[in-house]
Amino acid sequence: MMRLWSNRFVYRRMTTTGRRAGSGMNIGEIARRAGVSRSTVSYALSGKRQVSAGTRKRIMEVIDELGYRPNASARALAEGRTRTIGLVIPPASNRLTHMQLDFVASVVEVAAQADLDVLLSPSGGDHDRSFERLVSESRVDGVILMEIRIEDARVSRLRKARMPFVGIGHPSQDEQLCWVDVDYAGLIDHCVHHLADLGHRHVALLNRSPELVASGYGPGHRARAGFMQAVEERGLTGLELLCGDDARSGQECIAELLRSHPEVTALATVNEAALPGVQRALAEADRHIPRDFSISGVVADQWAEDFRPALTAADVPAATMAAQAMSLLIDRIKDPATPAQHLLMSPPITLRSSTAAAPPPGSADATPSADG
Amino acid sequence: MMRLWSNRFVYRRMTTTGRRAGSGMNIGEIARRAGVSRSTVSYALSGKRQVSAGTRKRIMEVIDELGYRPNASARALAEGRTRTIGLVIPPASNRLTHMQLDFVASVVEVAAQADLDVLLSPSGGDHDRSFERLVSESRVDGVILMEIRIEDARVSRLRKARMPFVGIGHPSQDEQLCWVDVDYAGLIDHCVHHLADLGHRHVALLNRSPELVASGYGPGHRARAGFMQAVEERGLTGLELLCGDDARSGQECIAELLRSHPEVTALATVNEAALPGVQRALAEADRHIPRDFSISGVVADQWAEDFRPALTAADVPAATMAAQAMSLLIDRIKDPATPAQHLLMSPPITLRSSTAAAPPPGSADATPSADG
DNA sequence: CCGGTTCGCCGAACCGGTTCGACTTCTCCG
DNA sequence: CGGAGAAGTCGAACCGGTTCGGCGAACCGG
Repeated sequence: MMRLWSNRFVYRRMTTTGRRAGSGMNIGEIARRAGVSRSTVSYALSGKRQVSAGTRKRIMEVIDELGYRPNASARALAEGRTRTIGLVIPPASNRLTHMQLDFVASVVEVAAQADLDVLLSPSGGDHDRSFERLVSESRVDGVILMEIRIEDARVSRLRKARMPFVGIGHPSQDEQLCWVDVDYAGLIDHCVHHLADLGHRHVALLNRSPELVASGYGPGHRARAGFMQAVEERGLTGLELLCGDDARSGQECIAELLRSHPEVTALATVNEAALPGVQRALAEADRHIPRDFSISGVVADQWAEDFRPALTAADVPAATMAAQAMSLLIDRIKDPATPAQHLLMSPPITLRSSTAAAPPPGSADATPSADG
Repeated sequence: MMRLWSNRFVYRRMTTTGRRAGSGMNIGEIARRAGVSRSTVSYALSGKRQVSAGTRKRIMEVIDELGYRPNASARALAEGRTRTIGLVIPPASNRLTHMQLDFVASVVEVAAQADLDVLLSPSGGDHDRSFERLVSESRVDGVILMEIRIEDARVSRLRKARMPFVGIGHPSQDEQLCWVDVDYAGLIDHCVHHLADLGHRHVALLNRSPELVASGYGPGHRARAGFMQAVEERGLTGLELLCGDDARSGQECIAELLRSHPEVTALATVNEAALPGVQRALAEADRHIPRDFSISGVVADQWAEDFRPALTAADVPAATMAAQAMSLLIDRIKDPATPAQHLLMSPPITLRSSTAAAPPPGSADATPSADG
């Protein structure tokens, strides 16, 4: 069991001939060239202790000359934080909606302003390894979790790992969860009231796909709830359409609606991707917007403006939501004990040109009769 | 100058009561509980040296029990690589096209399969700090650079930092650069030949926005080149339209085209985002697709299928491109001396329903006369 | 029974930063 | 002139991994 230690220095590696040759550009090299110690360079850069003006100037000159930037991994290891946040997005297979894309872009933008990097992780589907790496290998300081389901395994996983996070969307009832969401229920309710005010008595809700809603997708459920509430309050006849997230499904869905329920004169939608199809179906049935048929809903502003005629709709404020979520997250990273906050955003409905007074009773029935 | 060393052990920090309490979950803790040294745990995990079956089993049991995962920053520091790649995207202000989005999603997907993480960095615009962090702080092992311009400062920056990277798109002539691109010139040439074969004599190219093309945007320039070549080869009359990347611009652009050049009966497009507008403008002018007007071009397959009628077009194979780019990048990370490769992808043109034989001469002129 | 190999494990150096205690020097004040 | 206090710097420990040289024991053939 005895070991011979007399030769220990013989085997000591020389500092100057490390394992990797590397670029030799590290804080030690800067220190050497500036004739100070490594800690002094660190303090000159961070300002956490005073460094004399002369010394600082010398150090900065060396740094500028060599274009030195501290190594992110080493810094993360020492500081215990990565200056990176994780953005968990729905898997690419389920095509992202424009609203979601706006949101991703905004998060990256806002993060860049706060000098944070963003690590992207698709989750759901089969590749949860990426998500697992994020939470358990300390790759990020916090996480923004998109598209939270009513029951969501990832939420409990993040909690177990004590990883600060903010959700986009919110599960059923969970006071401790910190989230930002769009008030789909309130907005759709508002839209339907607007349509009722214009005299529409038979309205439809264009919801997301059957699978999505069945899997507990919050916006789908809440849009439905808001719709039902408003329909009941105003004594309307309401009809819900579950429609795939693409133009073709939209076209089929609306064509079917016009055929089977010609009395419907107005639509509230939360399904942006279906809109081009909605337009085609109405055009083919010779229903003019907004003269014969009104459309309103919750839509990314770009789509609302691109539609012809421009949509009267609640524009989802993706950039604001991203900024809010990031701000909440940064708070929770600083102090994990920060009480959970819930931000339910309720953007105003912008009046554009897709809604008008309901056509006089009977006229709607007459038009599509050519089709039947 | 003399220092008192007799007390050095008095001030030595105890290992068990470190600066941060932390979760105490590190390789040392695993080693302690399994009754082995840290290096043995490391080898048991990496398999880089043999570890006896019994020891390995004991270690793995402890690891599973505690749910241990090695710290990414520490590993990155020690290994000299981050297992992360950077994806440099155009700034969010310039809205991403569907093709680009498909590409981003595919990159994330492919990276996840290779157990790599993806760090997102918007560049261009004012926030180049993010890009700078990426290249100079060793945050990533390699970079995929989207939307390379004919002259691109980021390319030289990456080169100076000796950071392996692969471009999507390619600058004018640069043999050392490694890239993957779509053969816009060849594809548009092919499209125009197809239209010419159908008897069209007056064709237009729907290019991207004037600003984008002016700023040296490769696809714009190459689409133009391919268009001009084919027009010349077939003795056609060609017209180029520079059109903003949105439906409204598309509508205005095509409306103007139909008014001023009613003899044009076919369009080749590289501007997906304008397509809904193209459709509206043609419908308003009572030009039926494909009876009165043919459309072809380079379009993400989803858009091609969503269009009515479905577009005869070259579907950009975003997923394949992403996989190729990633594979190239991984090669260059492994061995930076790998010779640069250039992959010019030329997907087949899928025949759908938006192209047909040119209308007989004269009929095209007659239709829009009602408008004038 | 002995020298050489192989196997399995350990201790220490190292990656490149940050942070803390302590030392030297300089200044100010009684 | 001496002691207190502040300013500026340094050395070393530390973050949590990986990797390398080396050692003891078991195993081998002659």
